[in-house]
Amino acid sequence: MGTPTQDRRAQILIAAADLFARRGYHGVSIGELGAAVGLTGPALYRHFRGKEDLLAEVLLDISVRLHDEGVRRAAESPDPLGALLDWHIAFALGNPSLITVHERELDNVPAPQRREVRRLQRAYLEEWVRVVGALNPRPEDQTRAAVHAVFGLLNSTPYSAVTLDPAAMSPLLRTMARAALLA
Amino acid sequence: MGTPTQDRRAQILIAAADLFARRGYHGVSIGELGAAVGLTGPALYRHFRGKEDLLAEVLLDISVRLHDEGVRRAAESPDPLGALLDWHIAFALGNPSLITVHERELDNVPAPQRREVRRLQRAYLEEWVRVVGALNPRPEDQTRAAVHAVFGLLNSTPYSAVTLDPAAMSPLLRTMARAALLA
DNA sequence: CTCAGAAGTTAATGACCACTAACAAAACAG
DNA sequence: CTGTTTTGTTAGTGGTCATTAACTTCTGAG
Repeated sequence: MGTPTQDRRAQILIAAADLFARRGYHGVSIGELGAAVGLTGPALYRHFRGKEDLLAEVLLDISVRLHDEGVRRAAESPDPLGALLDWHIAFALGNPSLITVHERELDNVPAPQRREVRRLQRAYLEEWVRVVGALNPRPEDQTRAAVHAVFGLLNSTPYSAVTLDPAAMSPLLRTMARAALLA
Repeated sequence: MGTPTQDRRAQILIAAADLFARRGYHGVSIGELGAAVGLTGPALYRHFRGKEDLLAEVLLDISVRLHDEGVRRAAESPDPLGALLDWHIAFALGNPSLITVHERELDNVPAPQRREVRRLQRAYLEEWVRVVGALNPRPEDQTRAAVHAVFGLLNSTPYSAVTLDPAAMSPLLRTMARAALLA
C-alpha cells in the first residue's frame, strides 16, 4: 500500500525502541508509535499483537544480540575480557536507546517473555563472571556484584549529555572498566 | 480528621518516590499514590497542586540533599574524593528508589523546576570534577565523562537483584570507583 | 484482468486517568 | 460550646488510550 519499505516490522521496532528510550513505555502511545513510521496507530496491529508484544520483541532482540555475540567473541579471543569490553562498549555507544530500554522496561514485558529475557541477561552476566573470576579470583557474589557495577558504568553513556565522541569515549570506558574489575 | 500522621506531605513524598521508582511516573496513578498512604486519590490535591508538582518536589529534594551534603563533606575532609565516594555510596545504598527516580524521571518534571534540578545536578558533578581533576589531571571533558561513568557505577546498585549486603557492597564500590577514576 | 490476501484507513468502544466540585467531619482557637 | 480552617470523602467531567470493527486500497499470482 503506497509505502515502499521492505520490512515494516523492523522499521517499527527501531522507532519504538527510540521512543520507549526517550519517554518510557507508558509515556508513548500507539498513535505516536505509528506516526513515527508514517502510519496511524491501529495499523500496528497488522504487525504486532499489541503494545506489550512490541516491547517484548525489542527486549528479546537486545538480550539475544548482547548475549550471543558476547559469548562468541569471548570464546574466540585470546583476551576474553578485552573482547567482552570491546563488544559491550561498541554496542552501548552504537545503540544508546537499546541500552536504555533494556535497563528500564523489563517490568512492562509480559511474564513469559520477561522470563526469557531474564534468562538471557543472567547468562550474559555469568559469562562475564566466568571471565572476570578467572582473572581476579574472589568469592562469586563479589565478582557478580562487581560485574553488575561495571555494567552500570558502561551503560551510563546514553544519559551522558556530556558525551565525548565515541573515538575518545571508547578507550576511556575500556580503561576504567578494566581498572575497576581488576582492582 | 482521624489520621494521626504528623506530616502528611513528607509521608506522601516518600511513598511516591518508592512507587515512581518501581513503576515509573506514567505507570502510577494518583489513586495508587493516595492508597499508598491510606487516602483516596483526590485527597492529595490538599497537599500538592498536581502529580507533576509532586514529582518535582521529590526530585528537588534529592538534588539538594546530594549536592549540599556532598559539597559540605568534601570541603571538610582531608580526603575529598574519599568523602564524596562515602557520601554518594551511603546515599545510593540507603535510598535506592531515590536514585532511580533521580536518574529516570527528570523529563517529567515541569520546565521551571527541571531547570533548577539540572542546575543542582551540574553543580554536584562539577564538585566531583574539581576533586578528581586535582588528583588525576586530564582534559576537562575526559574528567567529566569519567565522573559521569562512575555515577553509573555507583548508581547501579538499585537494580542489583544480586545485592551483597551493604556492609560488603560499600567497600567494593569504593575500591572500584577509586580505581576507575585514577586509572 | 481478476481476485484474494496483506496492509492500510476511519470510526467506535470501554477503561482509566488527572483533576474539580460539592459536601462532611476533625481540629482547634476563642 | 461555637464557628472557621484543614483535611478528607464521593461523584462527576473531559480527555486519552489500547484495542476492535468495518471498510478500502494496494499488490502480486495465476
